[in-house]
Amino acid sequence: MKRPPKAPSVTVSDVARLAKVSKATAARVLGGYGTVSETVRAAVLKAARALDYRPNELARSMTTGRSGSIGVVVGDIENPFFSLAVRGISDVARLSGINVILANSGEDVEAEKNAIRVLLAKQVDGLIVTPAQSGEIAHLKEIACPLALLDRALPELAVDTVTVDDRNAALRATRILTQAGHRRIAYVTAAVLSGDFRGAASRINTSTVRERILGFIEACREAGMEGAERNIHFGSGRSESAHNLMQRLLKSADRPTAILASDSVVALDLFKAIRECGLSIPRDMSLITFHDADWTSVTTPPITVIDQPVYALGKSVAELLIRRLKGDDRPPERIVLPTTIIERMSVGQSPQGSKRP
Amino acid sequence: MKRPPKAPSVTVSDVARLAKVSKATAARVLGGYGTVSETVRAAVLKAARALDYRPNELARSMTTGRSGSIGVVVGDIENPFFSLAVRGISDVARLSGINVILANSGEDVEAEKNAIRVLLAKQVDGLIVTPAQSGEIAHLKEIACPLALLDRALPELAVDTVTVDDRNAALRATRILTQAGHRRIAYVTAAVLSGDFRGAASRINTSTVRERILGFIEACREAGMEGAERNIHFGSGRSESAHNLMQRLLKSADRPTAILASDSVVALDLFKAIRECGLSIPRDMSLITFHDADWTSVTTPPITVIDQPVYALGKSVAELLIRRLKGDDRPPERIVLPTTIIERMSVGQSPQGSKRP
DNA sequence: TATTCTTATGAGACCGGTCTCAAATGCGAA
DNA sequence: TTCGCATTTGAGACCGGTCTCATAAGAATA
Repeated sequence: MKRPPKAPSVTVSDVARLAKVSKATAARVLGGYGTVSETVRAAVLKAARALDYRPNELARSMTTGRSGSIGVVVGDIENPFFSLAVRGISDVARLSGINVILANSGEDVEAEKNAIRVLLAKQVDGLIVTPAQSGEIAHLKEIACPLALLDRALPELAVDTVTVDDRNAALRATRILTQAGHRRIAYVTAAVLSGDFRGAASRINTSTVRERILGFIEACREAGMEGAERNIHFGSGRSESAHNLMQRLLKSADRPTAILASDSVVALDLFKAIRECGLSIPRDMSLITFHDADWTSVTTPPITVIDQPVYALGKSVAELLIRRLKGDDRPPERIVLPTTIIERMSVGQSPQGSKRP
Repeated sequence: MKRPPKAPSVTVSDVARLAKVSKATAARVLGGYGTVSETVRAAVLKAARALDYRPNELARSMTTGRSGSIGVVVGDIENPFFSLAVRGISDVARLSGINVILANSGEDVEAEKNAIRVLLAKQVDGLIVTPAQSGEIAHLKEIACPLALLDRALPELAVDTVTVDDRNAALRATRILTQAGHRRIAYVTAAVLSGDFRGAASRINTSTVRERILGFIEACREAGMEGAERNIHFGSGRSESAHNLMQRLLKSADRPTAILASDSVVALDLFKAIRECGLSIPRDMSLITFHDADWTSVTTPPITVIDQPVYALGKSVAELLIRRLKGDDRPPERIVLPTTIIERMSVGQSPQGSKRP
């Protein structure tokens, strides 16, 4: 590999030489610390301008120990949920003069571990992570710098956490469905299950998903539906396409009349699949999804959604983390942001006499 | 400010001491360079493991001069166009073990300058920028490290550039409209104009926008429509809401029968505004937009779009830049990716006898 | 066995900043 | 006039790596 443009960058020493002062003095004015007389300050500044001096942030970080950047590990930036959250984080970070190094985990623990390792090696001052698996958190526990969790809580990890009231949200959303008479409701998520589900929600590794499912099951019980666990479908869009899932659902013995989708990406696939199967929303199938994605209001019919304050979610974790960076040592905070349900037109009365095909 | 967790990190010297070798030798095995005997290597590795040594990437970067990360400055990550492109960039970067530091410019030149300054101070090895203004590029010219342009070309800047065939895309899209009989077509973009437009496309500071407008005007001319310039509307969603614009358009003397939208965010606003004004697509108003955003296929009617290979756009710039980082010194490449038009149901025949209200 | 060539190791400079500490300077007070 | 104190300044160590260069040990050649 060729030695690329060995940019002979201007250093503090160069400036000092031109300004005829010591390196220490030049560094003082350039770095904005210590005390320097006005005359000397002006001279140094002039020399710096003449030489077009640019500080080397890396060298600075090396001695100070702080890099002025935080690392953010999310599942997938392409998912509008995350890109909006990242936007919230960035906005807050920028205000504090901190910048953000982004990494995708693709919801894979190994990739997550790796990303964290790299970020840590880069000496980020703090880390915001959306943990892919709540089962494997050893790598999170041993993180030495401030850590904050986004969207997913980890009971065993006492760190600042910002989530939404997933359980309650799912509960309320499911109630809307049960109150409309639905008795066969499917819950569909992209999350994959490591191991067997068998209805033991505790086995679910993503806190967000677990909480939602708990809420879902609770609402089902309220409505007198037992065995709602069987109607929970994992890995949509990953291990199985939404279209396949849809066809499987339609052929099944307890063909659902309503679906609760765990995120807007899954919901969009489901929406398309429902159409492709020749079904109509909400006549043949009701649909509610998490995340008020932009498209949900323009479909026919528009979709009833659980509106999560995604931007605020990002903003809050960033604020929490930055406060921590500034030396705050209060006990970890767990903020739970409220969701609201935006009722649109995708929920209909359960078709009363619907017989199995 | 308190001195936060002064994590007394394990250094090469520590490992060397435990392994009873010199710092240089330990550094050789830990850094993976030079030649070391198997016995010593094993001893050092063992010591490193015992101490849980983690390399300090910053210190490494300092001496090597390369930081192993690239900076990406985009207009707005929240726009699905950019988040998809960033995804393409990240994927390629990860494969090369390079990571990405992201910055938002919010399409503001000053913010862009600032972001670049910060990124450069962090010693990024290369930069990918979506320049906000083609008028102000002095700050781009003086960048010392490899630079690549994403989505927007700058004729005066001889650097690797990846764009799409905006002009031709707009031309073809507009033709679809003119061939459907439309003679009053509006072009709507979120880009803001610094100064006065007066039909001089050369005054437009964003190459992408300029090229598209050129294509638009050309197609209008072909169809015998002069003065198409008057139907170009800037700053939608920024200086004026889409709803207001819509109402203004409907009241205007040459009330348009079709709209070409410059990006999917604008298009979504327009779509909603059209509905709110009680109009129907495509009966009262035809609509085509740039970017095959996910929602465009699920609306009623689904929207005809200009499909840009966004992911490939990001992938290509990243590849170009990384090649550059590896020492490639071929003359700058300007890649223009082809677009395709996906015709859906949002274009109708122009209402023949439509009279002005 | 003496000589040359490899290969493995150690000593220490270096990257570009920060920061400690001591010396130099200037000023008011005694 | 002299002393003491506050303020500026300079010298140099340091951060945690990389890397050059010299040396030591071992292998190959003569």
